Amino acid sequence: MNFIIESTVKAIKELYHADIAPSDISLQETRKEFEGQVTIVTFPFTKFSRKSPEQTGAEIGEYLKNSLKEISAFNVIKGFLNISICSAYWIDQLYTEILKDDFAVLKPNGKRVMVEYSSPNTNKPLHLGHVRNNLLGYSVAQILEAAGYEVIKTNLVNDRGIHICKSMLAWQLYGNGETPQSTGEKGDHLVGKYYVIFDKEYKKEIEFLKSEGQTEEEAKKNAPLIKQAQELLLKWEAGDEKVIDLWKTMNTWVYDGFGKTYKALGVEFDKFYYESNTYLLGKDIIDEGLQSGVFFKKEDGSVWIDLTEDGLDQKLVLRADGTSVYMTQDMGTAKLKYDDFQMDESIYVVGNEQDYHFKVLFLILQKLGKTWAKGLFHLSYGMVDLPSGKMKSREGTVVDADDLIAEMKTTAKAQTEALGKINDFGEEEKEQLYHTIGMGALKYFLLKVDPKKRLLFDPNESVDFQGHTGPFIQYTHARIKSVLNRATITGMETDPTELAPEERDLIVTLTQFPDIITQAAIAYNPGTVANYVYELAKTYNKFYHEHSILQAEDELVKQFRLELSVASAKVISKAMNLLGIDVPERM
RNA sequence: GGUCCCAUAGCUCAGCUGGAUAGAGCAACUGAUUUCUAAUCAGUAGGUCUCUGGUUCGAAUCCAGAUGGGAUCACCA
Repeated sequence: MNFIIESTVKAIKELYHADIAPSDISLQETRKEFEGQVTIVTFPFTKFSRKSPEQTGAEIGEYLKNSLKEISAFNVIKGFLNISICSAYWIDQLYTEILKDDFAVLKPNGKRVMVEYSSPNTNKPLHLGHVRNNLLGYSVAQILEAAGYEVIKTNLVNDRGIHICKSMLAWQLYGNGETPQSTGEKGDHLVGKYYVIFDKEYKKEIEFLKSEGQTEEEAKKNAPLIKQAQELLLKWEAGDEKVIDLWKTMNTWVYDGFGKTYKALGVEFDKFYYESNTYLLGKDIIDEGLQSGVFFKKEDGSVWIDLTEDGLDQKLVLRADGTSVYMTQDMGTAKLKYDDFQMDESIYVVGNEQDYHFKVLFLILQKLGKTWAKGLFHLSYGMVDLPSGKMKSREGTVVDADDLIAEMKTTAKAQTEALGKINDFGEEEKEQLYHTIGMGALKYFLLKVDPKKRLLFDPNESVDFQGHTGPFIQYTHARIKSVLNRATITGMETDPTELAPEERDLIVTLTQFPDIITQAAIAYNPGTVANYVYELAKTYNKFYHEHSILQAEDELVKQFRLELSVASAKVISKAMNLLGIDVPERM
């Protein structure tokens, strides 16, 4: 559409002798109720023309129509110049742009970006909150790649610390040597079970101590279980062989379980970092900051940074005993990641409860003069809440990821069977399809909303399969494929005839795809793609309903509609892939 | 208390750097299938865009304030 903007700049120069920048012209889609495809708002030009918005629009419209062969008509309503572009232009767009293999393949921008997501703790299975994180991270990575970045997907696994020791301790005390093999339980669930047991027993001890007259705080500190867990952590840090062995064994169980969940979610990673390797990092940065005066030492030996000038607080970066805190590690890990990959940008997909932490982290790194710090970005997303409130793994009030995935598949199965369209499928093929549809529904449900917004998930109200949903779009794809399977495409191009409105709208929508990718990449928002592909599917369905493809008026029209269908299926499939959603050939 | 995020139809959400009569889906009601997949399409109904001011030819959108909801301000991660 750039040619219209360029001509409008010229029009204003010739008609009103004024220079305006192309960026000052706002070109927008014409609203459905008016004639035309693009609209120019003429209010801003009246100060040059010194005429009414209507008259200005008419003059510019006349100029454009005379100078551009693509423009077939125009009309002016109030301050809006609506332009109709001729069918030949749109048909040309279909054959020379949309149908080409490199359509919506954006040029490499020479930039490398790291997307860190998932980042689970290894003491419990993944829940719905993690699912949102994983889908968001994976989709953003896909979108950035489509937008021309070189993308590195990383997962920083929190595999050490007191929470893991709690699971280990509870397993030692109450586990009777249970293993995933002996119980048939998925490894991460087995370990998570002992995490919950720990919490239950710990609470009992607290109650008991309170009944003996201790305060809540004292009881929490003095309970034997927490003391034992802390001892375990000290032994781990000292490298005690038996403790390390148990830790390794239980983590292996968990990774095995996570691997299955990741596979079911369809997410993957290029590089894993483990906190057991990185938790001691960052101390050299502390020294560096002390020397440069960015940090200061208090009397007790603890190290701090004063951010009050930036509207934040004083923040501890190293304990008095010289051990690191979360911030210390994160500084060190940020540096490690940069040393490994020298990326231009680094995106942390982490919940919004850590907004403050990342604000501080990035600010500290900037103050330390790290040139790469300006490329750091916290992709913050809202929590997933249940009607009953916040999910808490410790208390077992979570929507488990594996359960949810299984449920989605069951629902997909029931819906599909009720329609009875795939009775000729083999068992394996059926299972595959149920998974594709179930995950399509779940992924679309989670990705269509703005990441910033918190999400309320009611487990009793199942995720929809009709309307503005993943399966709706998947269905549109399958439907197109079904038509295409019944026809032969000869590859002959149509004559530039007059397009029906539904055909033209479909091409117009298709041409927007590259822009959508760019927009989604800039905003780190898969929702942009999700809403676009829904719009596209709706537009196709309308076209499909109004026009017969196989029984078209003549062979040329038929071939044209087939090509239009090919293009639509291609864009739908590609857009859905940016969301990490597969589209079936039949359903 | 300080800081950050959110507020649009009964419900779940779109609405790009300000533009026309604020759009979808779900739920409710009506209609379309001897015709390419009806998980579809067409229609009816549903709104003080939380409130108050400001900027502007023009504000759901930008600014200020208020109200409500959430998060955070740990020598936890």
